[in-house]
Formats: sequence, C-alpha cells, structure tokens
Amino acid sequence: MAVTIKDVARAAGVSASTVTRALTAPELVHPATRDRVRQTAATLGYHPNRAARGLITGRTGNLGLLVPDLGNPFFPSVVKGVQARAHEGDYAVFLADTDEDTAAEIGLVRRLSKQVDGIVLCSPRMTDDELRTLAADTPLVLLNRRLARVPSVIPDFAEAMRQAVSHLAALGHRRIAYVAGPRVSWANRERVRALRAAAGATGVEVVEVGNVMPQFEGGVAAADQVLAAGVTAVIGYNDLVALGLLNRFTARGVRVPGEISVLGFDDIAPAAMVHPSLTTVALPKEQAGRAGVDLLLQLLEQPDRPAVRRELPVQLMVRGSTGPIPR
Amino acid sequence: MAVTIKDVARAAGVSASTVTRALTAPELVHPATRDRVRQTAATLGYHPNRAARGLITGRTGNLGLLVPDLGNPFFPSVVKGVQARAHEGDYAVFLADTDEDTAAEIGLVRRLSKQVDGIVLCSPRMTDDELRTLAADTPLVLLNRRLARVPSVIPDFAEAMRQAVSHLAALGHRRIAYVAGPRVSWANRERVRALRAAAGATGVEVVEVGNVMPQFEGGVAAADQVLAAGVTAVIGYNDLVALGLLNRFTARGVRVPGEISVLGFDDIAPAAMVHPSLTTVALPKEQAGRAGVDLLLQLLEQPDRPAVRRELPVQLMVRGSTGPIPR
DNA sequence: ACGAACATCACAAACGTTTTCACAATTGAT
DNA sequence: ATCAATTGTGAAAACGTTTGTGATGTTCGT
Repeated sequence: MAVTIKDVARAAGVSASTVTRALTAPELVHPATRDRVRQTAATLGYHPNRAARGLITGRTGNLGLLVPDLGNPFFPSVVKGVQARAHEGDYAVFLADTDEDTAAEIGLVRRLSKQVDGIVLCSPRMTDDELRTLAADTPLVLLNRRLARVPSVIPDFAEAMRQAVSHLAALGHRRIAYVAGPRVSWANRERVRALRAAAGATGVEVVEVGNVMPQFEGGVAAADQVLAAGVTAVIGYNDLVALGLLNRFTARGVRVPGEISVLGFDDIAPAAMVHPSLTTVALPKEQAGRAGVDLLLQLLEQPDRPAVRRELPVQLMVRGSTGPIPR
Repeated sequence: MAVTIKDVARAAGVSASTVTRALTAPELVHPATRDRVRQTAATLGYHPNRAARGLITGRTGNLGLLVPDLGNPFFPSVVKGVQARAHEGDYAVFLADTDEDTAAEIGLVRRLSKQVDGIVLCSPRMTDDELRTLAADTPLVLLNRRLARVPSVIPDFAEAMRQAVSHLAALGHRRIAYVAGPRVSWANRERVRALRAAAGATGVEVVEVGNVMPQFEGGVAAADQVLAAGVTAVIGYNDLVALGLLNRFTARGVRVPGEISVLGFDDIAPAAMVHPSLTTVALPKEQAGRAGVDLLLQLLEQPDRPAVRRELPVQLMVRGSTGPIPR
C-alpha cells in the first residue's frame, strides 16, 4: 500500500540502511548517492512510518497537552500557541480536556505518557506530590504552576497585581474585593498572595469573597456578596468571573464603573465584546504555549539540565469597566 | 525500562503469543491461563506498546481533528464532544487548528493522515474536489459540510432559519438584513439558501450585507452598513458576528432591541454574557462532535458501507436582543 | 479402541524502521 | 610500496507487537 523504505532502496539501487542515512544523517553518505536517494524518495512520495521509527528510537514525535477546560477561552489561546510551536518542531499534539477533574487529569497523563515524548500540563489541579510522581516518569512542563525541579512557565503575577492595584488606587479606590477562584488552584493562591502584597504597599484594603468556579456562573453567583461588602471596585479571579460580575451588576441596575469598577485577569476575547468592555490584565496566552513547548523540547534534548523557570510579562488593558470612585 | 509482553509471558509461564491472545482474543485461551495472564499483566502494570501494535495491525488508535479557528468558542465545544466520544472508544485525538487557511488545511490533513486511523474535518474551507481527493486516501468525516459519498453531520439549517425568521416575523419585522460569512464557507451558502426559503415563505424581505470574516471584528465592520440599509432586524452569520454588531450598535447609541433586533447563530457562551443577551439559534456543538466520531468509527469498521448523513436538531434561544419592531 | 475433530498452546515470521558491525575501497603517511 | 586510517556502503539484529502454522494432548462418536 504505502511506499516503504525498501521501495526507495530498490528504486535508487542502494540498501535500506543507505536510504535511512541519506535522510537522517546526510554527512555519512556520498553526496552523489545522497542526492539520488533523496530525489527518488521525493518522487515516490516516501514518508517514514513514524510508528516503526518510534519503535526503534523510542521517540514518538508527539507531544501531549492537557488543559482544565476548553470552555474557558483562555485555554484555546494557549492551545494555539502550543500547536504552532510544536508544528514548527515537527511534532504533532495530542490534546485532552480534563473538565476541571483532578482524577481525570492524572488518568489522562498516564494514558498520554505512553504515546508522547513529553507533556505540557496547563494549570494542573493535582497536588504537588502527584505532580512530582508523574514528572519522575514523563518529561513534563508546567504552565501556570510552579514546582521545584520541574520546568515551568508562569506569568508575572506580582507585576500583574501591582498594575491592577495601582490602577485602581490611582482612580481613588481604597477598599476593593477579590473574588477567589478554586481553592485547589495554584494560580488562585498565587494571585491572592500577590494581591495582598500589592495592596499592602498601596494602602488598599482587600475583602476576599468566597471560592467560586473559574467560570461566568461563578462571577454571577458572587456579585451580590460583592455589592454587600461595600467596596468600590472588584477584581475577579479571571475574566470569566469578572464577566459574570459585570453581567449581574448590569442586571441589577448597578452602574459600571459609575458605582463599582470591575477588573479581570487573562484578557480573553469576550472581555472586549461586552459593554462596558472589561479592564483586565492581559496574560501572554499564545506566548505561554510556545514557551511551554520550547522548554519541553529543551528538556527532551538535555534531560538532566536543571529545570528552567520562565516568567512572562503581563500588561494591564484599561477599558470601560474601571473608573474613578463614586463621589 | 517499560514492561513488555515478554516480561508478562515469563512471569506467567507462557509464551508471548498466549499473552496477546489472553488480552485481545480471550476465547482462544484456556480460562485458567487467561485469568492468570491477565492477573500478572495487571500486577506488572503492562500496557501494550501502541507503536508496535500499530506497526503490525496498521491501526494507530488515534483520531485527527481539524478546526478552522479555536478562537471561535464554537469549535472548542465541538472539540470537547469529539474528545469525549473518542476517549470512550479508547482513541486519542490529534488536534490541529488551520487558522482559516485553506492551504494549511490540506497540508495538515496530509500530515495527520499518516498518524491516525481517520480524521474529523470541522467546517473545512477547501473545495469539494480537494475534499474528495483527500477522502479517497483517508477515512474522513465532515462536520458542517455536506458532500456526496462522504459521511457528514450537519445541523438542520432549514429548520434553524425557519425558527429565526418566524420569530422575527412574529415580532413584526418585515425587512431584515443578513451579514454573510466567508464566501468559501459552505455553511454560509447553506444559511443564505435556507434564509431565502424561510423569508420567502413568511413574506419577509432580506438584505444581504457583504462577506465578512466569521469573527467579532467582522460584525463590528458590518454594523454601520446594516444601519444604513434601513432594516429593523439583522441576522449575523454566527454569534461572533452578531456580537460584533451588538457591540457597535451599543457604541453608536442605537438601542437593541428598541431600534433594531439582533439574532445570531451557534449559541456560544459569550452570547449569554453580554447585555442585552443575544437571541440565537443553538446548534448542538458537543453532540455534533460526538456524532462525528460515531460516524468515523462506523466508517473504520465497515469501510464500504454507504456514507451516512446525520442531521442534528437546532433550537432558537430567545434572549434580550430581539423584540417588537419600533412603532 | 481407533481416528477425527477440537482445544490449547508455542514457535516463528512479519510489520518498517534505525543502528551496530563488518567489509571493501580509497586515501594518506611513512 | 606498504600499512594504517578513513570513507562509503551493506547485512543483520533489534524494537514490541500480532498472526499464521503446527505440535501436542484431549474429547467424542463409532
């Protein structure tokens, strides 16, 4: 059926091993035969069978990517970045969605790990120990999560919160709310810490409102508590939560930013589609995906190099949902 | 390193072939040895090497999925459905994003086709002929596209437009605009046809406004033309376009639905997040993904069965962006 | 009690590569 | 002119499975 290496060998009048070398180790064969082999391979439309190659080399040429929820536009953006970089390196990408389910997460990693050379884990929900166990078996890179001795790429949370809080402080806000994401989310804990630091430095008081799912509905659910807290601004765990807040405020007739300012995190597309548009701290999503693959490919080439930790820049996007405090 | 079939064979005191049969053709081995083999395989944590298996069986256990743009929330939903159904059937999924690029689309299919048993093509932009050529080489299932002799799953466009137009007609609208999507989009052509039929049957006049990219920006760009066309309602090619229209209308101070009603297509999550929320025709996204995999698995089992064409039900979601005509 | 049919299993070949090893031919140094 | 080193190539083994064939022992009908 498909054209194999033997077909090429026969057509070019050489042995199979020469064909292999002509294609993968050009310096080992005579330039003349190399060109001839490559030529016939091209005309015959030969492509090496990756399964056969993988069998002997132990490499699949595939990467795995796990995300907690494709329904959050944040993750498709990351996926795009991963795809782009992976294809450049001639890797294909297995994608799996864990639906925010920790158990499913571990199972999927185990399953994937047999079929890929390495895995990019985006915003994993599992514990540090579980993570470390997996990292011992499989080359792993973490996105939005930091763990000793495992390569990771994370946004600059501290700077992000500094920008957010400075912006609100400059508008006169002195008492703000933070709607927290899932308790198991490392990113949430990190944001809280960064927020406290930034708020402390600026003399802004922070009220924390319960843990919600990192979704639109979570924001809707938290909105009334936020209003009851007597604050003049609120920062959502992420844009979806902030959009939920915005939606509920509008539905209740609370003017944004007239009566309360709303600030998000991520800068997903819908943030710019609503009215008022959402002020948010933009995280480099595609870039994070690309960086993740970069680190993974490095790890595959030099497995015992100390783990790299890459921190990505962030940028506050000032839009319509933040304004001066009510006077 | 990893535990192989020989390890299991040795531990169970049988030959490798017996191990294989105990696991894949249980009726061929004695129940006692079958159980013993399975038991030792389990305790040793044996999992067959898929590359090796693929080499001999010619099957990879992998599926490919191509989508035009992960940035449109419609597609992540489809991806979720595909994933879910594929994992049930013990298949893993290669995902690729073509970025609305026809050339990339063909290249990616060719590349993927070597590594998968079949491909789900979602809203492909290539021509019928190109599609047919590919379908001759690789098991293919089409989503949102119909083509003779190729299995496909499509929403019931005719019914969708009937529901949309009836809704608007009942609100008194007699002259409406349609903002068209990409000219190369089969779905766009199909929607136009269905819209004309529905409008003709209801006595509603339709104004078509240029072809735009199926994105938020496309809707924003078309909004002013729509207003200039002197219509009382507008249907967007999809929700993103409709959200763009909505956004621009709001920015210009045009009241929705007071002065103009807006209707979308798809029912993506952001449609319910904006204010006013977007009336739209919901397409079964996850279900479409699942159905696509269903058809693909059928095709793999019975390659020369006549191609199935599955039509999925749709549902108008009436929300805040449509209302009675201005009086 | 005898051969046919069957059940149960092991052996070996095959899948398409890569890689090790060895061999021949050529080159360079003495 | 001789030997060592180098270059270019082929044969064969290996990767971990599945599957065809055949061997052995058992069951059954007569």
